Amino acid sequence: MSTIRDVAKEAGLSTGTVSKALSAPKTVSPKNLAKVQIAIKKLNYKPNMLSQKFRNKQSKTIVVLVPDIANLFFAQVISGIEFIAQKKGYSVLLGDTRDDIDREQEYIKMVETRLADGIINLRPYIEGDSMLPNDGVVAVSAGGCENTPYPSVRIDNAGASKKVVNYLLSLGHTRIGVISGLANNPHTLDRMAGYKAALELAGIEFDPDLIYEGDFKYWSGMNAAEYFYQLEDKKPTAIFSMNDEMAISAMKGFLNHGLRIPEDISITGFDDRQVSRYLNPALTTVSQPAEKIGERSAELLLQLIEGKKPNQTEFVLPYDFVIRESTAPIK
Amino acid sequence: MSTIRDVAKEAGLSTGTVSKALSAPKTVSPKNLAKVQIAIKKLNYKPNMLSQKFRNKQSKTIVVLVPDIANLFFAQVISGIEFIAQKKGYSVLLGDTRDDIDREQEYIKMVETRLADGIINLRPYIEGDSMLPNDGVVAVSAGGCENTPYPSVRIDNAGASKKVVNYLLSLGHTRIGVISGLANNPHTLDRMAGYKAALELAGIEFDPDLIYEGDFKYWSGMNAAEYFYQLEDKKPTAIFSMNDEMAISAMKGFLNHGLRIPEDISITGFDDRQVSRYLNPALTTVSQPAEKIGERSAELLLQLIEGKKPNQTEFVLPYDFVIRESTAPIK
DNA sequence: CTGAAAGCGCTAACAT
DNA sequence: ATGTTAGCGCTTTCAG
Repeated sequence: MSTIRDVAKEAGLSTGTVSKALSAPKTVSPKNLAKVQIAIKKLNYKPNMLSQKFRNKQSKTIVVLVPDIANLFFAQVISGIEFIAQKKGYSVLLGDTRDDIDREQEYIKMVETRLADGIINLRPYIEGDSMLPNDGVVAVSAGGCENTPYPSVRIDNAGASKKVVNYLLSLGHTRIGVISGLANNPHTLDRMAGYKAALELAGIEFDPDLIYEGDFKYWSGMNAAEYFYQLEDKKPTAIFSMNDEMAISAMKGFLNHGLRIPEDISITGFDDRQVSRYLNPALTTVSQPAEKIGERSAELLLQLIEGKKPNQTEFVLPYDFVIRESTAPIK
Repeated sequence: MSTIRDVAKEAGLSTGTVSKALSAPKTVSPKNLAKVQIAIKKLNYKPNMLSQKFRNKQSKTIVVLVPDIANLFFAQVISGIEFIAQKKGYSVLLGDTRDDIDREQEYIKMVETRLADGIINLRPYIEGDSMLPNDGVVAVSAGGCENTPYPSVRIDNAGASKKVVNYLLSLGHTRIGVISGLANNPHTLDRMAGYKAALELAGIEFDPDLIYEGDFKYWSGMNAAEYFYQLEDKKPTAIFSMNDEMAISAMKGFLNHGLRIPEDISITGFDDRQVSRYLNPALTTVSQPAEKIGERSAELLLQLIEGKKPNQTEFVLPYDFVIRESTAPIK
C-alpha cells in the first residue's frame, strides 16, 4: 500500500506539495499537479482516511441510536438521516441497541472517544432511564416526545391523538378502547394524554377497563382484540391503537371472531406504515413524516457539531390525519 | 481533552506503561496499575480511538451497502449483521445507496481508503452493472442470487418459486399470473426460472400475457391487479407475486373490483413480511430467514477480514413455504 | 516491569 | 509555488 511519501518520491516532489495537490489543487502549479496525478495513478495511491481523520481530529461520522432497526418507522427516519449526512460528507454508524441500555452506553462512548462527532437518538427520552443528554456529547432526539431535555425533532403526539379521538367521538362513538404501548413509554404517555383530553372535552368519563396495555408489536394487538372481545356488551365500539402494527393485528383478531370492520367496530392506527393504505379495510391513521424527521434532525445535529448556533432546537413537525376505511359512524 | 501523556504525567509513569495498563493490565505491576486508574479517573481520560485505529491500521468497521434501508427485508438483514458485528467488536457503517451506482462506488472507496475493513452488499449482483467484486476489497453478498461471483449468503430463489407454483398447480390452477420485479433484476430472473420450471414440469405452456412487470414496490401491485382484471375471461385464477408488497397491494386492487380472495383468485407472496400473517386474508408466502442471512454474512465477512479461510464461501440457507389464507383450490 | 524513543500517514506552519 | 519539518495520540520495540 503506497503512502503520500511514495507518491512524492515518484513525482519528484515533496509530501507537502502532494498533500496540497490533493486538498487544494489550485495552489499547485499545473505542471506539478500533472506529475502528482500520474504518480498517483501509477502507484494506485489511495489516501489513508484513518490517518486524515486522526490528523484532522474529526471523524465526520454520526451515530444513530435505534432501539430496533427492523421497525419500519425507525428505518424511515434513518433513511432521512443518511440522506442529509451523505450530502454533507458525513457517514452514519448504526447503533442498534435492541433496547439494551448498556449497548446505548457503548455507542455514546464512541463520541467520547472521537469515533463519532455526534448522536441522533431514536429512543424517546425517559427520565431516570436515559444516558442522554450527556456533557460533552452533542446529541439530538428524533421522533421522541415532549419534555425531551435536549435538542429534538418530533410531532405533537398528544395533539394528534386528541384529533383522532375527536374524530371517533364525532362519529358517535363514546366507548373508545385504546391499545397502548408499555405504560411507562413516553409515546404511550403523550398519546394517552391526548386521548384523555379529548374525552374530557366531550364530558365522557375515563374508564380504565377500556385500556389494554400492549408493547407496540404485532402480537399484542391480537391479544388486545381478545381482551376487548370478551368484554361482550361492555365492548368498545371503536379502538384507538397507538401504532399501526397493533391496529392491524387487532383487526385480524376481531375479524377472526366474525366482527366486521368498520361496521361492528372502528379502528384507528398511528404512524401510517406504507402497508396501511392497502389493508382490507384500509386503515385510518396518523401519518408521521418519518423521513422528514430524520432529515431535520440530521441537519440540526450537523449544525450543532459544526458549532453553529441553530436558532431553534426543538422542532415540532406537522402530521397528517388520514381517514380511510377502518372507521365509520356508530350504528 | 486529556491524552495518554497527561495520564502518564499525572501517574508519574511513562506513556508506554499507561498504554500497557490499558491494553494488557496483567503486564503491569498492581501498584502502578492502580496509579494509572486513579489518574484516568481524575483526568476523565478517554482514549482517542481515531488515533488507535490509525496506529493499529484497522478500522474495525464494516459497511453495509443497501439499496433502500426503508425496505423491511433489508432492515432485518441489517439487524442480523449488526448483531454479529457488535459481538465481535465491529461497527457498521450504513451505506444507503438509493439505487445509485455512484454512491455505491463512494462506499467501496471507504474500504480502499481504510475507513472500513470490508463490505456486505445487499444489492444483488448484476453482470456488467456492479462495482463488486473488486480487487483489494473484501466483500460478501447477502440475500442475493445464484451466480454471484463473490462470497454470498442467500436462499434458493428458483427452488422456492418452483415450490410455490407447484403448490398452485396442485390446487388445480393452470392460468397462473406473475407479478415480477424489473425484468433485468436478478431476483426476478431466479424466481422466473422457478416459475417456468414448474410450468414445464406440469406440461403447461408459458404465456407471456400472464406476466406483469412490477418493481417490487407497493404501487406496482395495484397496477398489476388492474392489468389482470381487464384480461376478463383470460384472467388468471392464481397470482404468483415475487414479493409480499406487490401481493398485498394486488389483493387490494382485486378487492376493489369486488373479487374475493381466495375464492375468486388465489395470491401468493414472497419474503414473508411481519404483516403478512395479519392480513385479511393472511398471505401465503415464502419466508426468507432475513436475520439469519444477515448474521451468516457478517460471520463470513469477518472471517475473510481476519484472514481466516472459511471452508465455504457460498451459503444457501433454508426457506419456509407458509400456506395461509390467500390460496384455495380452483372452483 | 518500566522508560525512552521511533514512527504510523498525513497536514500545516514556516521558511525558502 | 514548493520544500522542510514538527507533531497529532497512540503502540511498540528495545534497553535497562
